[in-house]
Amino acid sequence: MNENIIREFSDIQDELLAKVKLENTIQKEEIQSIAGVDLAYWDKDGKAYGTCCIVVVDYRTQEVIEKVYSYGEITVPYIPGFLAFRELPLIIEAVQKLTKLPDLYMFDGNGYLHYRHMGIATHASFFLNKPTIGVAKSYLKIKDTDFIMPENEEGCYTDIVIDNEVYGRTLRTTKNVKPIFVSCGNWIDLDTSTDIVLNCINKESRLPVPVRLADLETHKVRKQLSK
DNA sequence: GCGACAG
DNA sequence: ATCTTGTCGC
Repeated sequence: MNENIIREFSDIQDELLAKVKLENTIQKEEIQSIAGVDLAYWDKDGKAYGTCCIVVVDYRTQEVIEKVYSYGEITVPYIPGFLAFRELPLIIEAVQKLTKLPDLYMFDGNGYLHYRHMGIATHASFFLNKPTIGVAKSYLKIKDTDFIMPENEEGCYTDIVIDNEVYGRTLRTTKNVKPIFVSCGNWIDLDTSTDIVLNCINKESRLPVPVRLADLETHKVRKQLSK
């Protein structure tokens, strides 16, 4: 049943993978703004709806520059490994509403840390044409490889190595709080990604500010739209 | 049948 | 992701 869709999606991912470049196309000193992207869902009349919120913040001051959102019916089901196919339509719609495009996008989900290195952060980069970083709150286990818990100190991390290849990084952004999982999206390396994520951490959350704010925003928007 | 499983 | 209150702790 889903076999055909999964085969089709996998082919698309494999095709895009050939164009991934885990090298910086922008130096972090040049970054002015960063966008956080997230979605929230709800049901109505038996149909599934979603809203995508993008919050752009000033990389230095962490102050909000712009907020936009899109919403609509969600037709693609959630299948582990194929999150991008479900969320990309609303993401692209929201991006088109931005007055000024950000220098980089941070996603709520993985990038290179994925079965075929094509998590949503990596996949989406080809439609946004900007560097991207994946930030996941829970671990996606690949090839039965567990992550190594980093030391309980802010900034500590352990690399996630599978078959001798670094897929991503388990990062402790806040002491006494469980770590997050950072991975390259595209056009950026893992050290720079880690650096940027840590620079977006404040006492409010273990998540980087752009992603955290986008998450809060989706809840507000859903509250309005779902009634 | 049972467990896994980003969001 | 979503359904959900209070509660323990810095």
